[in-house]
Amino acid sequence: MKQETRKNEIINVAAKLFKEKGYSAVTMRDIATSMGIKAASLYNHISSKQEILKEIIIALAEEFTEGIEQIKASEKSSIDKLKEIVTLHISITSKNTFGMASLNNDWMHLEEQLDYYLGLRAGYEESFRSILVNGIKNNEIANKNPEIMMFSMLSTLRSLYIWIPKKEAVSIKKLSAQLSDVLIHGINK
Amino acid sequence: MKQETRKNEIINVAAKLFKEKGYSAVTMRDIATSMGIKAASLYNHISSKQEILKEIIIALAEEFTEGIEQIKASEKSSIDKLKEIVTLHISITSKNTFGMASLNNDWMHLEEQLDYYLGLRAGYEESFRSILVNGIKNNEIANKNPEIMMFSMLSTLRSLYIWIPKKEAVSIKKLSAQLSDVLIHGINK
DNA sequence: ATATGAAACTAACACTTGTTAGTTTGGTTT
DNA sequence: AAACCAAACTAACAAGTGTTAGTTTCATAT
Repeated sequence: MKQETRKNEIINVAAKLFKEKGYSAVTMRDIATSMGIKAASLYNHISSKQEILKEIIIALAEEFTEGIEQIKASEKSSIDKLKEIVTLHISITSKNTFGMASLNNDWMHLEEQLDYYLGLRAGYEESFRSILVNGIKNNEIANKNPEIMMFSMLSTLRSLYIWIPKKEAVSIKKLSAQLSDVLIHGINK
Repeated sequence: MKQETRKNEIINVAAKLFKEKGYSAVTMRDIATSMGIKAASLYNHISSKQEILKEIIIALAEEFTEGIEQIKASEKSSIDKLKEIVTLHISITSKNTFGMASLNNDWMHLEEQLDYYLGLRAGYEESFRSILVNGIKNNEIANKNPEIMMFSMLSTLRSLYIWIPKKEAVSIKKLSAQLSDVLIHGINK
């Protein structure tokens, strides 16, 4: 099922270009040229430029949603749940840094699926928030403004797509441990 | 000097639109319509679409560069310097959340000034890094990977433009203190 | 009254955009 | 050999793009 179809090739090439210039600045001719074919030929495999964006973003958004639902439902401590979230982001991002750029920067160009996407995102943030708030209640997490904690962690995790490709083959495990440490314990001595 | 010229109005309106859809997706006709005039009339005040982007981004980038140079040269502790950086970002961002979106997302569409911008950004990051590394040397800052610490802090600070407008008139002072606390001491109990 | 100048306008341009229609190619199956 | 099919092609379209040229408007200064 997870075979490399021609359609998937197009989506991957497009995602790479979208990361460099953004969805709007990439033309169908750009994508075609990158594949060594003509723009019209793309339409044998995909129905529109929109569809390419949708395929990139929705798949990733659903992956995040499933991931956090599972973490939320698990029997771990709040801190361990947050560590799992860090691992989730690092894992998904390192498998698809190009797509993550679109997820972060081009979601507003979704049309049909914009509301669906926004719903997934709101749900994700709600789960994240509930993990934090529970942790505060249990005295596992510092009693600081949860919005600020969430904003700080999520900003960092959402920027991983910029940062991961610059590092030479970081081990997911090691990066995850180091980043969790910084996010959880801060930077002070 | 800092008068509200027609040119500045255009730049501000454009920045707002750029934040919503990105530079490439905004047309000169969009900008004109938002001002209640025709696209051709814009050219009485600006020379090109490019120029609008340049004015938005370069002014902000230079503001950050000046800010961090001053912090770096000051006589404060490393931790206090980092707190000042947090305040710098919050201060600049809350004055111009629209422009900050372009700085973060549309810099790659600079043409003439792309190299200049990249130089400013590299210099900024170098200053940030040196403050961190110095702090580690002085035993003021934890001996963790400075790249990861910088990445985490900068990611959060660079995302402020998304977050600040959602909060109802936060005091810069208060937000700065809370965010510094989270970034420096983390979230654990 | 006349001239000035900022700031709007109309009309048009050359080019690029996403997309469609119909056709050709070349390997695989019948 | 004939039929099939995925995947490429050429040619064209209607709409939208940034931008230019030349003109009009109208308040202010002479």
